[in-house]
Amino acid sequence: MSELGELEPITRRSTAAIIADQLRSAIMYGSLPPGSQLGEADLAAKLGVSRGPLREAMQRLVQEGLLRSERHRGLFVIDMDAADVRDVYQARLAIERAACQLVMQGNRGEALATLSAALEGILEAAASRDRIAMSDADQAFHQALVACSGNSRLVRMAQTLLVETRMCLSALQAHYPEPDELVAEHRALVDAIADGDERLLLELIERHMLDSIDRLNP
Amino acid sequence: MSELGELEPITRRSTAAIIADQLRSAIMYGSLPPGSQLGEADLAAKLGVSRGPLREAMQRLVQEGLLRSERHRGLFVIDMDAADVRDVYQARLAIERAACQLVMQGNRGEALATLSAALEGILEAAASRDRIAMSDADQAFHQALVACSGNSRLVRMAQTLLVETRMCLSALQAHYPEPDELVAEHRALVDAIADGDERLLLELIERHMLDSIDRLNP
DNA sequence: GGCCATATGATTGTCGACAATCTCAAGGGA
DNA sequence: TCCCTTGAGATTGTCGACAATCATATGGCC
Repeated sequence: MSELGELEPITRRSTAAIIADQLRSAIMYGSLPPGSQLGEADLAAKLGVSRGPLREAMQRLVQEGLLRSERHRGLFVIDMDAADVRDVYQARLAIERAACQLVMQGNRGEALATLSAALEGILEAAASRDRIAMSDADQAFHQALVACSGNSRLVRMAQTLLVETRMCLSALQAHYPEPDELVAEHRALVDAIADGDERLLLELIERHMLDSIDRLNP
Repeated sequence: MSELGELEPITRRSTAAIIADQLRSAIMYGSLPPGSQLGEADLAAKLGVSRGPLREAMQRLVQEGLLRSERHRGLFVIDMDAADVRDVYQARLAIERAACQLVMQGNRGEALATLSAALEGILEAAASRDRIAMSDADQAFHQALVACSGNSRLVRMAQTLLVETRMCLSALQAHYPEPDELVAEHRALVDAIADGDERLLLELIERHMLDSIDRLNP
C-alpha cells in the first residue's frame, strides 16, 4: 500500500512485466480465447510497444504454462481439456491445503481479518448476482488465503493456477456454483479458521477442490 | 526416447528455452552464485547469441523466481536466506505430498518401477560418495516422483523448487545427509509405495521435508 | 579535508531491419 | 479429378544500433 502523497518513480516495474500482466488478464477473461494465436506485430501495435518487450513478456507466460510455443509457427493460448481441469484443481488443492496449514500455525488473527474482508467481497458480489464479479471475488479470496501463508513461492504458483481456473470457467461457461452456495462454502472456510479447527479446514478445502473437478467434468 | 536413426529437425526447441536451461543449470550448480549480476553483453558473448534471445530466456527465469529484475540496474540471481529455505521446502512438501497421493491412487506399478530405478541411482551415487552425484540422484528421484503423478503443473512447479533446493545446498555447502541416511530415507519411500501404505508414505515425505528445514537452519 | 556537482563510461531498454521458415494458393502432370 | 510441386505472402527468429539511465571518478567549492 503506497503512502498518500508519496513520490515514486512512474515506472518501477519493467515493461515486460506490465505487458505480461495485460496478456494474463486478457487470457483470464477470455479476451484471448484458448487456442488462439498471438500475432506479434498485431499485439505489439495494440499495446503500443515494439516486438522486443512483447516477446519478453510472452516468454514469461510460456514459462508459466499459459502459452505454448511452436517454433516458427507462433505462440498460442493453451486450450484445456478435461485432464487439464483435473490437473489444475489437483495442483490448487496441493497449494491451498499447504497454505491452510501454514495459516493455522502462523498468524491466524491477521489471516482472519484479511479473509473476512474477502468474504465480504464475495457476499457483495453474490448479492449483485454478477457472474464475473463473483468470479473476481472468489479468486481474490483464494489469492488472499495463499498470501496469508506468507510463502512467496506458494503465492506465485497459486496466481498461475487461478488464471487457469478462470480460463476453465470462461471457456466452459457453465457449472458455476449458485451465489448462496459460493458464500456458504467460503464462510465455512473462514469459520473453520476462526475456530482454529485445522482438521475441518483441510477437509473443507479438499472438498472445495474435488467438488469443483466433478462440477466441471459432467 | 528418440528412435535410432530417426531424422529430426536439429533445433526443435526454441533458442530461449535452450538458453534458459543453460542459465538454470549454471544457477543450480552455483556457477552463477546467488546475488551475482548477469551482464547481458557478457553472457550473450559467452553463449554465442545476441542479446535478444538471451533477454527472452532471462525473463523466463524471472517469472520462475530464480532471477530478480531491477529496472535499469540489471538482473541478479536471487540470494536465499533462512526464510527462503523454509518457503522452498514447505512448497516442495505441498507439491510432493500431492504427487504421492496421486501416485497411490494412480498407476502405482509404473511408479514403482520408475522410482526403483531412481533409487538404484541414489545407491550408486552413495557408493561413490560423490556429493554432486548424490545431489543429482536425489533430485532425479524427486523429479521422477512428481512426474509419476501425471500432473504437468506439479511437474513444472517441482522443477523450479528443485533448482532452488540445489542452490541452498551449493550455497550453504553443508548439512547434506550421510550417504546411508540418504539411501535409507528414499528406500523407505519406495517401500511405502510398494506396500500401498499411503498413510506411511505421506508421513515419510512430510518428515523428509521438515527434517530438511531443520537441517539447513542451525 | 570533506562534500557536492559534474562528466564520463558502461549497462540496460527499445526499436527497426534483415534473414529463415512456415502457410496457403495456384499451376502442372499423372 | 486428385496429388505433388512451386511460388508468393506473411510471420517468426535474430541481430546491430540508438536512446535512456545508472555507477563511478574527477574536480571545484565550502
